Amino acid sequence: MLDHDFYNRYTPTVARDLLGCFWVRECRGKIFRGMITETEAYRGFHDLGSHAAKGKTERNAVMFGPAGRVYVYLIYGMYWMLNIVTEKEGYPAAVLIRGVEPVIKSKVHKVSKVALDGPGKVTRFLQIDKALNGHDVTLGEKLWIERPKQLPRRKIIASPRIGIDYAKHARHWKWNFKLDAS
DNA sequence: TTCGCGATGGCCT
DNA sequence: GGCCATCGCGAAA
Repeated sequence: MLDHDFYNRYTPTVARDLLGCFWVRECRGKIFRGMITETEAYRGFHDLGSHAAKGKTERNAVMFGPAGRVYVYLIYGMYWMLNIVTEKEGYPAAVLIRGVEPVIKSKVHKVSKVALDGPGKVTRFLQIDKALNGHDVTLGEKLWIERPKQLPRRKIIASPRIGIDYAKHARHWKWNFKLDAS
């Protein structure tokens, strides 16, 4: 299980290192697993694409807290966004989880590779909503992240982040990280 | 294949 | 009142 020290680092590095790791979600006696395939870094007071650029509010307060907590918020009235807080306490930063490949074993023991290629689809699969906002993923309860035995040998593509064209110069930062399709 | 748009509600000015 | 770190559908091409 990934610990506080893993998350308490430079956010784009954490975002990159999370690729290939596995979300584990324990909910109502069931376990859901999925490999992280796409992430995005949001960092500091001057990143105009980040909620924290407008200062601390009730909504984004978790971003200012200790690393390893989950920042969950609602967007477009219907989708929950899942982030994991990074860096030192007091410095607002987080990694948005944009893509996951669920590990699903069917009745014939085949492993399907259905890609969840969007942050709203990720939270639907992991059954995440506001109730988990602020949850500590270093506890190993309900929701946490595991390092894989072997990292996938897939190329990492760095691109500008999605949906933040309003963010002035920050829109060009290549803080979206994605495992190349294999 | 891409494009346009409606759903839907909390947040911020 | 406008905007938003989105998604899925249907039409156009």
